[in-house]
Amino acid sequence: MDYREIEKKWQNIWEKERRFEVPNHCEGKKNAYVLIEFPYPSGKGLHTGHVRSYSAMDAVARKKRLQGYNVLFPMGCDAFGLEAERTAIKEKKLPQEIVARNIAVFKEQLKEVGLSIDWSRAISTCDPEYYKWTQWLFLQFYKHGLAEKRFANVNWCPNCGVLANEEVEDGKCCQCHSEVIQKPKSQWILKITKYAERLDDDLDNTDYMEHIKLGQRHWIGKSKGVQVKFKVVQGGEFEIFTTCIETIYGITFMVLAPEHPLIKANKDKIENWEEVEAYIKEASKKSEFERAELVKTKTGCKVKGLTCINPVNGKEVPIFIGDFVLLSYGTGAVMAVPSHDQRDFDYAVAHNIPMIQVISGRETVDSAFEKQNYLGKGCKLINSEEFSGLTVEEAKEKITKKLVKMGVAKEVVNFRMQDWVFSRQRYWGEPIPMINCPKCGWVPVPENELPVILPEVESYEPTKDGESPLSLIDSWVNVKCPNCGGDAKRETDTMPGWAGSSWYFMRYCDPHNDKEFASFDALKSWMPVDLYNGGNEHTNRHLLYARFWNKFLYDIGLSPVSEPFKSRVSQGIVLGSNGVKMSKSLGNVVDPRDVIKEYGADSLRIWEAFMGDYFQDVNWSDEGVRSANKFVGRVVALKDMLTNGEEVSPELSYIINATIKKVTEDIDKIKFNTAIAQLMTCVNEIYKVKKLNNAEYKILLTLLNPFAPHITEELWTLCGYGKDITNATWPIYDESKLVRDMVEIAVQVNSKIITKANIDTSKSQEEILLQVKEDEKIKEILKDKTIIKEIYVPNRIVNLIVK
RNA sequence: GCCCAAGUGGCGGAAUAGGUAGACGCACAGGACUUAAAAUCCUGCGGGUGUUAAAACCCGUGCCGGUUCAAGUCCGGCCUUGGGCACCA
Repeated sequence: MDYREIEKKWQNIWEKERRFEVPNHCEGKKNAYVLIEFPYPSGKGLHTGHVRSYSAMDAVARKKRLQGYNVLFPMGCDAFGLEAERTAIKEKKLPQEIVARNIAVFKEQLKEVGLSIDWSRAISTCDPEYYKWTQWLFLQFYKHGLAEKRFANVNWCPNCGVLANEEVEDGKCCQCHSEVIQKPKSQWILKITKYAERLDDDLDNTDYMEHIKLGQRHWIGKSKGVQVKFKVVQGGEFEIFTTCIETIYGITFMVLAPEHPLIKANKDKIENWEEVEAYIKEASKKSEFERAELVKTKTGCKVKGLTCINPVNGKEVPIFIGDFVLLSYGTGAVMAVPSHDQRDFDYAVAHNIPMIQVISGRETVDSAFEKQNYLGKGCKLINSEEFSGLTVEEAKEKITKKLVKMGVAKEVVNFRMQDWVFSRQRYWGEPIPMINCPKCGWVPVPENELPVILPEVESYEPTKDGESPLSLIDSWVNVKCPNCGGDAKRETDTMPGWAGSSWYFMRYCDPHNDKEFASFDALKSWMPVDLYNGGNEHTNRHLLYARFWNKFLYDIGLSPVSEPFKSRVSQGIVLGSNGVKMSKSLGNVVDPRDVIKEYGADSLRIWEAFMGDYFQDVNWSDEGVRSANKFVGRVVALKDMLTNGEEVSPELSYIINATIKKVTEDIDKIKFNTAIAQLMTCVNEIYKVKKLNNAEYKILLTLLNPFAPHITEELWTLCGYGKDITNATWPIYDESKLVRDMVEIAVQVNSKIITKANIDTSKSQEEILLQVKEDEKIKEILKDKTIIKEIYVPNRIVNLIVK
């Protein structure tokens, strides 16, 4: 049999028949939506990792279809973004050309794998038909006050302009190696923080894998605390946020972010302004990540001449600035309690600042006594006036009450998550559909003028002045104000790569709609996505952004669901055979096309399902594909063992029913490796009796179809079971056939296995215990011993505890 | 530095809810078929001691402790690897 010919034949038939195209409603069928993240169509083409996750979700989709569902399994391309632009620059071509070429290649390759995709719904984020609606959605955010222009820091290279994080290496520009600084720039932002609370709370209504939920929660970073006002002795005030208000009597200094407005405002009162200014300049060179996460020694500088008052006891406290405090998090200022925060402790030691211990439990001479060690342990306050003697938990409440009553504090919930900077000074993205009019300010492009087409240009490389390349195209930039008709200019920033992917799963529901981004009715029939699968690298941000966009649309009545994804799983990476990531330079890249050429797509798919746990990384193995190919051959060879019979025969009934159960459950649990193992066991069992009938073969082919769709379909028609395998129905197992009369159990004495016993499963515990005690070996041991305990775990083990 | 995940034979990996560790596959060895090879089929296969062969015994799920009649699985403390990251005040 030439597998490759058979596979091509069926792929052509599926395409011609439009076999996997689905209507939004199908009489008498329930809908199911299986979604895999759409690929960025890189020039490298499809890799083994794509094949693994796509064929895995294809298996889920195909099984659901055989179970009678109307299944949506769509695919598209995430085509905008930095990577495509960079490839285009390198190849000296237009991104449009590169992307069109890559998409064509991708589609061809995906077809070779034999995926049951509804190609009539294919989309691409860089298609004007698509990004028209991405722009339209942005305008909805704007119209509802969730998009605004605001200053945010960018990585700034004096030669190359604005850089992406990945273009900065060790604080230097990756191209010209100049020092990169953080520079504020006016940017469009989406106010995702308005949704922080709900994005956190509603995770409870999903069944994402636990670590994915945790990732979301950590990113959102909800924390409850108290915001307290501090008066500056020399004039003015500032606020701090703390989750440890119980330590307020332990304050010995305050630290402000170097960019804190209070510093500049009090320039003339600061005695060491030169030193302070130099420190601020130094801090601007570091990214937030460096400032916050990597730098182990906390730097800082005393602000001489400025002090503030601790409201709880009226004590005067010195003020410092330190770059580990970020203006963008909390209030940009912290209270420092060296006795109970290790960072503050280190800082105090370095700057020779005194400490006051306020929570008892252990000495704070060598290190701080931190909250994770004192919370919930009944520790009591000391050195805290009327609160001394209270437990930490009581003090938290009472101190907060006092400060609130004094009018200097409020209880707040703080989020780590920041608003989403949505502007890019890059060419290859959706133009932000806004117009700046000198009279009217920012005016949205009228919705009926969408899309704002990304103009084709010769030069689209990032500019040195940090503005978008689009700003150089006068004919495009200059427009009339839609409001007053006067001269105005287009926004020249584009959207980030995340934009198009934040809503593509909704477009699949209604991909050709030219009136709406997707009709409510179409969304209602498919959303929420039943199973969403994607890479681990997207489980934080993409997932959060997509949930945010959907929630917003839900709020304005355009999405029928408050959470877009019922469940979310993420697969492991396919590593090279040497256990490290596949890469050209290491020479360990496996091209799925080569594998398909040699062994066929079915073998590749089976092997990728079988190679290991879907959620874990696995190493590629050439021998492995061969084993899958061998298995396919064994299944094909079964057709020569066929005998007549339309019912499952007694000799195979156990293994057949056990296989139906295991494969059905394992596909639901996404445990493909054990599903394949069970199918192999089943085939091995059939080889032992060397015959099977049509009923048994039909079941086997149906169970294997999700993994090996081509060969099973070929055998199905070859054996005359029907025109195609789509008319098969997913088998249901007979529980009664799984009950075994006899079973082998282990017999232990004092937890050590002595022997095994075949027991009749219908016998009672007493009978079984009697039986094992009759065993010669057991008898020998029990001869001069007393049984003090007898344990029987049904069908598994007997354990006799003796003395 | 922080967060997440993972460590089981020569190898990839199984093991419901604590109950016979190593399913299934690879590699390897032996046999059948073949003039021969490949392919295919069948058998064996964690390590050690032991035996003509068996039996039997001991060790064994990264390391050290603990809970339990019983631990790959639960608890405490470490070590190593992979992935992510935006000091969280």
